[in-house]
Amino acid sequence: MILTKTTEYAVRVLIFMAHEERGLFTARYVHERLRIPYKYLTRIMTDLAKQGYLESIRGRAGGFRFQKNLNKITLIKIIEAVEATDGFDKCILGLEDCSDENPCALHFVWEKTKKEFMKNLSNTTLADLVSIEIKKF
Amino acid sequence: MILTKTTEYAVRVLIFMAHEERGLFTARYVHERLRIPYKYLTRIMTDLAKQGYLESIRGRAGGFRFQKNLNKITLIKIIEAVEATDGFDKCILGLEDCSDENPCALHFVWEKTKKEFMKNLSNTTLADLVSIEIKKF
DNA sequence: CATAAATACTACACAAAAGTAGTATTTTTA
DNA sequence: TAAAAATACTACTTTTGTGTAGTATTTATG
Ligand code: SF4
Ligand code: SF4
Repeated sequence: MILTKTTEYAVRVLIFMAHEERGLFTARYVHERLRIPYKYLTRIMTDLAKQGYLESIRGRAGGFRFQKNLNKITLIKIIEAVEATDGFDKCILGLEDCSDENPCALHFVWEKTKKEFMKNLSNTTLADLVSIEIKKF
Repeated sequence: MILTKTTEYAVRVLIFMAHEERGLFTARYVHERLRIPYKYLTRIMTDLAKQGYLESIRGRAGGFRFQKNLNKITLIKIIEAVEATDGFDKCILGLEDCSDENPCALHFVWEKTKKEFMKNLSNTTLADLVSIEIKKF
């Protein structure tokens, strides 16, 4: 859980692209490096392009590249762009009328962690992640 | 996300049972109070019984009750008991050979939050949750 | 002993996510 | 201008989680 496979792929692709200096990334190249199912991958990348994160160039010398600055793309934005479910702010129990005054039994166990998690996702941009030395994607 | 529906139900049922003083809980009663699909619920409760969390009494005056002390049942145990996936310790990206020395790009974003979350789930028992005043389950 | 009311079991139906297949379209290049 | 190589689109298949249906088994009680 935590993330759907689709979201996981999207995040991995973008982080990979952010790390590697390269003008254009073809889906085939990303597929070969990340071993994400090719057709599935193209759908995700096309989707990211439609949502303004990537620019897609069609035709023989085509491919994908970033459309926005890396420091403008936060993790939470990526997640929300591809996650099918209605917003990632979903709770551990999906109950109604939630607040500190009307909590479910898990509210105080979960709320703090959730806030921290969401804060991390909101504050971390792809630019932040580039500085980390990574050997796997 | 976060938890599957099945796990959510299991957690809600046990928290509900922990809060209400009552010798025996029939599945029908829990169903009426928590509006969890009846047949689905019986499967989950039967499952929890097989795994040693609940005791099941069959026959006309039957039902379920706790088999262990409430302070012996942690949230993480409940989750692991019913979650289909192989262990809830799953990561945000499901990569191989993970460590601080061989991290993926999200490792340092996720690891801290995850540890905190897991610690909460591991340390919180149903007994801890009983003390909280709850109006919804 | 028969009925009622509970859990236990098995098989199927439905829905959403994940993955696959085939084709259309665009653009470079020989 | 035709072939090659890329993205775009549409539809289908598979898998998994969720939910439903029907029946068997157990046990209290009239
Ligand atoms: S943890 Fe808080 S926000 Fe989530 S369902 Fe419970 S009360 Fe609502
Ligand atoms: S966050 Fe850490 S544990 Fe998770 S996949 Fe990345 S390296 Fe592995």
